[in-house]
Amino acid sequence: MGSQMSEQKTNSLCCDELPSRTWEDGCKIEQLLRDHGMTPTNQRMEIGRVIFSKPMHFTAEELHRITGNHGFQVSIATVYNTLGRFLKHGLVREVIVEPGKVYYDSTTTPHHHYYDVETGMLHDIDSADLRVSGLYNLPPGKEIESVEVVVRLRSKQ
Amino acid sequence: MGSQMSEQKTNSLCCDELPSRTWEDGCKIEQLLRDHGMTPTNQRMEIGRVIFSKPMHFTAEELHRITGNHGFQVSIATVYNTLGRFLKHGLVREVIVEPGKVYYDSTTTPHHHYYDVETGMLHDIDSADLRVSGLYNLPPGKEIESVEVVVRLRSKQ
DNA sequence: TTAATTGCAAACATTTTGCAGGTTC
DNA sequence: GAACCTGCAAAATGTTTGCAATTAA
Repeated sequence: MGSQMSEQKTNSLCCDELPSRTWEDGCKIEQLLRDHGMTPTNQRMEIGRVIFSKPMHFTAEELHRITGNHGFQVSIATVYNTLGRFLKHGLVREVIVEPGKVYYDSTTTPHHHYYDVETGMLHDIDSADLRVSGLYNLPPGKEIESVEVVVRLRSKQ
Repeated sequence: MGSQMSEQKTNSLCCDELPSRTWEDGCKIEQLLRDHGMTPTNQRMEIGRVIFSKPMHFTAEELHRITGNHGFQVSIATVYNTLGRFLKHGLVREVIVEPGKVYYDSTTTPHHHYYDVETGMLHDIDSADLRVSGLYNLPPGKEIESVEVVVRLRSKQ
């Protein structure tokens, strides 16, 4: 399969056909991008190396602040642009817990979140540790895209 | 107890001391506001009559659009201002499901939500119909403020 | 060489704020 | 009359977009 395919062309691999993403060392980011039909530019590789090195939660602004330390500047526009593409390809997840800002999560397997309302910190809750059960009395013709649980935490007293 | 107390003074009733809010007819909105230490102005009464007449989900912009039909104009600044106060007093809930906009919910008892990602519509899920269970391995010193489940829906196929 | 990408700056959408004038008690 | 509230307009915040210059293949 060609490596020059654009994202518009339908011969780029669909997410479902790809092996699920693992925590990559730097060298594999390039292949990860190519597998998803994205040109592996310096900026995308820089972002990928930062966010795919370990599970993390971050805003676009925070990511912008922590990238650029390995020789490649990344503008805030490119951070947004790249996160948008990564999101579309299932490489990151959005977590929406606070008005007016979007958190991203580099773990994409199903899980839930603790949100500390005082510090703004997010922590993962494994799906195995938190069960959601109930009668999903869905409107006709609809199906579930995702079930997201946010447990808001505050300090005792 | 005086009726002129300001919101800052501590002799206004705390939420916990108040009977839980019921679906009010117009006449009771004034008392509801007074009970929470808020001056019952025309604008607040107009907003209260609209959102406490039945359970509803709305954005500030939508609320601004549907108020003002009973003789009292409400500016968008006052809508935001009033929703902020109502939120602080537990008269409405925030529902955060979409980047860049806040939904408000005039039902404040614990419940969860279906969110139709295509139409942007929210629907309540009764707490009795959806059980969340698991080991809450909370960080020390923290307690749960709320558990919020959002079930995202899309059209089949 | 051609198509894709970057990054600046401007545009945008939503929400917050300062303050002069108006309302409530 | 004093305290509080409204609403305009401006500011703040977070995100998106248009486009010229740059980079990848």
